[in-house]
Amino acid sequence: MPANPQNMESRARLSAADWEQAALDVVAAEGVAALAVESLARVLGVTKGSFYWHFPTRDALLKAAIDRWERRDEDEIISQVEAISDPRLRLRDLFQRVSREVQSHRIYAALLQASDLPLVQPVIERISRRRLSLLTDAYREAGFDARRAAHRARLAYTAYSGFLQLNQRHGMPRMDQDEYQAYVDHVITTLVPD
Amino acid sequence: MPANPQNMESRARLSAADWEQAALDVVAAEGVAALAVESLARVLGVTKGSFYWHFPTRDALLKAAIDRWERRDEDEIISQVEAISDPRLRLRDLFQRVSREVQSHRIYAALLQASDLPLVQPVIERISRRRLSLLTDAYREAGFDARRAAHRARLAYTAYSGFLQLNQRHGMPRMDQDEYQAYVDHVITTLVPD
DNA sequence: TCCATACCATACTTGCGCGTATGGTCGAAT
DNA sequence: ATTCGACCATACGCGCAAGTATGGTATGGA
Repeated sequence: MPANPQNMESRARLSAADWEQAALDVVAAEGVAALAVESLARVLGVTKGSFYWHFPTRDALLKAAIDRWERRDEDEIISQVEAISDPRLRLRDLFQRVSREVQSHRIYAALLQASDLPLVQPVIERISRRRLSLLTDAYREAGFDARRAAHRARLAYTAYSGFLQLNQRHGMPRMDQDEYQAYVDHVITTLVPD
Repeated sequence: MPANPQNMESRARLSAADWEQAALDVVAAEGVAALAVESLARVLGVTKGSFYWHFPTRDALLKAAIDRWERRDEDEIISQVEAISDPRLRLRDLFQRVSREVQSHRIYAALLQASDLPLVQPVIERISRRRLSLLTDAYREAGFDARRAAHRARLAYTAYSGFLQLNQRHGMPRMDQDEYQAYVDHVITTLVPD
């Protein structure tokens, strides 16, 4: 038995998971439209012939990659949210945490941009519902009635995705680190009750 | 001299402006990616041969169409804003007005989705800066200091574009008319000082 | 009347990226 | 040692949309 072939660096043989991870990297860096099998094969040091052994089609890869990301993402979010019982503290922590992991939200931003593709549209819808109900629940626990909780959650979530979108490729004036943190604080004091 | 050939309905000969307007319709309805010269020619009842007389390339059409929209849009915004002197009333009116003209923001939403194209990226940046400084000025006039005004403006603007994005193709649970108006009211009371 | 110009049709070429067909290689199990 | 199957290379076909080449038609002015 070979010594842990999964961790051999730059090994010749690839698995489907390798392709999915590489696909996610491309999506995060250049968007969904930039995901092409030949260029991806070049990145991995192989050719198309390899790809079409692992996946029947390009869309199959994209779907598998997104599913992988969605599972990972959901697990992280859930575990983070379970931690804090006080809803107001939970909301503040959520905002702060999200604000620091901009890197990890690049894929979601890319998917948002490609939400007209029939493959990603249901994904966006699922994620939006989940995150929205997450926020809505927190606001309800914080004392908002159902209506206002839903509205405030929607406002917070649209501000989040709008921020992602406009910061994608310098769509907005850039902020330095201090300015950014000050902005996050402003958002929290504006959208989270004391 | 012919009797006003500009207004002859379904006249055979087209002008560049006709192509630009038709292009804007397509972009508003199906997005930037759906803008193709052959399909557009079919819509106008002609063929490619006509198109390449008016424009050297597809991107040239897209750019001309966007420029046309940008000029029109800017004029409307400016004239609307000049009207109301009280900054708080102006902000409320702005939010209400924008909320009612979702139709007219379809093109901006489409451009946001295509903001990775080098042709539209500078447009998004220009528009963002203009609208952001518009909001920032209003908040400053309303008594915010420079820092908080910039932050609140950014929050409002990202909420706006995030809303556009997530409502594009049912990325979010739909609202009926009353619910929508209630949401707008909530946004106003949350983001505009009394 | 006749021509020049503006506008349009038809028939190509071209490039790109997906997918297919087919054969090759390397490791592991018999 | 042979064989089998997982993995990969090479070469090709194909569809789509952009762009080109070239010729045709209509209209206003000389």
